[in-house]
Amino acid sequence: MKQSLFVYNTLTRKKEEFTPLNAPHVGMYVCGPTVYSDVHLGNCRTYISFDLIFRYLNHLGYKVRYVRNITDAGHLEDDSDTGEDKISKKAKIAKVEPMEIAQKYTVGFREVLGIFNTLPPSIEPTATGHIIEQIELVKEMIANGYAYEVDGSIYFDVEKYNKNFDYGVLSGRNLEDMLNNTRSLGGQEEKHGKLDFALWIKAKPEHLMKWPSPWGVGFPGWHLECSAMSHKYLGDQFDIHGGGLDLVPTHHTNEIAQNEACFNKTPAKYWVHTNMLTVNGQKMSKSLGNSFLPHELFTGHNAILNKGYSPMTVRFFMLQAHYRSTLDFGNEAMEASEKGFKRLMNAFSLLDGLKASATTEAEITPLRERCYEALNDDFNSPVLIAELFEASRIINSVHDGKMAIDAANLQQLKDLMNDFVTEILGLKNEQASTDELPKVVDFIVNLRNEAKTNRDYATSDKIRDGLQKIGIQLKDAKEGTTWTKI
RNA sequence: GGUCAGAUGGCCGAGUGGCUUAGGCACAGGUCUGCAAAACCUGAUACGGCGGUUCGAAUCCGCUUCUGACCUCCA
Repeated sequence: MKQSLFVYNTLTRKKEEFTPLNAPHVGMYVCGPTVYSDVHLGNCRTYISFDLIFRYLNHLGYKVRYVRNITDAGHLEDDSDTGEDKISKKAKIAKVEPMEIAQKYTVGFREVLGIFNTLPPSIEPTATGHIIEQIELVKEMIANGYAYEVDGSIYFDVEKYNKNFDYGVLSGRNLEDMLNNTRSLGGQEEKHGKLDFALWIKAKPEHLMKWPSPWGVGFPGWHLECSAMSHKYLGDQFDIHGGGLDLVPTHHTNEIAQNEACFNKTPAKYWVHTNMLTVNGQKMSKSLGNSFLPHELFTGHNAILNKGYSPMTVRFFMLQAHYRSTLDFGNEAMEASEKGFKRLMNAFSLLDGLKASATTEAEITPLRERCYEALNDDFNSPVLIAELFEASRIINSVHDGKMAIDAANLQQLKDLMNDFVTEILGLKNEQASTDELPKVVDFIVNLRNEAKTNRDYATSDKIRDGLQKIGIQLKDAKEGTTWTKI
């Protein structure tokens, strides 16, 4: 019935058939945010993409354990031993407890993702909650000979690791190139090799976030928390490991090295990476200053924006591009998505009022097949959406009495829209109307119809134009007048 | 500089060795309508450049130009 799912694996640079290690269970780990500032729209794109993947795997009947971490410690400013914990740094500036910073941005992160209608992960573990597990991994790496101590800090020996493993498996680079092309950074005198990275960093006395360890008081390096938490909750090996494309060369490369060095096993079978959101062709990032926050997008309060766009419009906009392509943000594109999304939602809302006929001119089964085909081809949401516009066309035609559909196909059509629009794409109608509004509008529409019957078009047009200005659009049809919020 | 991606019609954005076209938005014509809107139907505009492979390439290969990402924190 359903064809098999193919997933693009960064490890092999090919689309591969998805076969879980322990079906029907699927383990998926996605690198979450470092909570030291607000999430911007580019971050959101990644989590919306994985939300689609999570939702589709669930739809297929898999029992998915979706782990997405919160990095609330250990994220270095740079990879030298003078590096400072990002959370800790921000806390000093703001004169608050580090955990206050982490809490603030964790709450903000969840709030924003909720607004985008993403499902919460199964487990959302924090780095600070897994210091012991991280220390255990460091011990293991030292015992296995892949890590060394220098004055209370522990580093990972990349060149030694590369003798037994392939450090560049994921990025496709070889060690020699990396060694030749890495820019030399300051403050690295403690490291044996220029690619070596910190696993545990000795804390200076004034450092705020620190924990005791066998090597003295310190804090964990970035990368380590993901190895510790993915291992704890998903085991030596799990199905999917995901994150933004920019994590491939450093974070995920080091994560794989840590896991291999500890357990002699590659952690994940499929590595899935989402592409960047760009603005005028450039990656949206905090350092470039071209990022903007979700609430700025909703309200339109940002110099790049002509106006605000609703959360579901933004979600729809993102799903209209494939997750592995860069997506360029622009006002024109957003306005196009806004209209397209309304078109889809309008069709969706007509669904319940459709009348079945004895015969049918619409066959829904092949349409459903094509929807599955789209998603099975590496979660191709843009193609799926194209099919859903075909479904919309059918709905509109049936509604206009231009096409007949029988009861069986009508039910299939309803199921199709529910499954793919609501459940899998996670889109919902935002035309939240209060209880009174429909009654009020209906009342006014009746008044207008009286005027129309009396051929008092001046009055009827005045009513229609007035409502239009308020944001309610009337549509006259043979069966009567309908209305939508614009 | 090194490594890796990508260049598709007015815009966004899929796809692909030939089959009938992605799709959305915008545009033009039509149906419907008191007029409009919506909806439906029809239409136009395309695959960066130069070579090569092939019966046939926008799709494969080579070169070239441009853009971006990573190599430093980044989803």
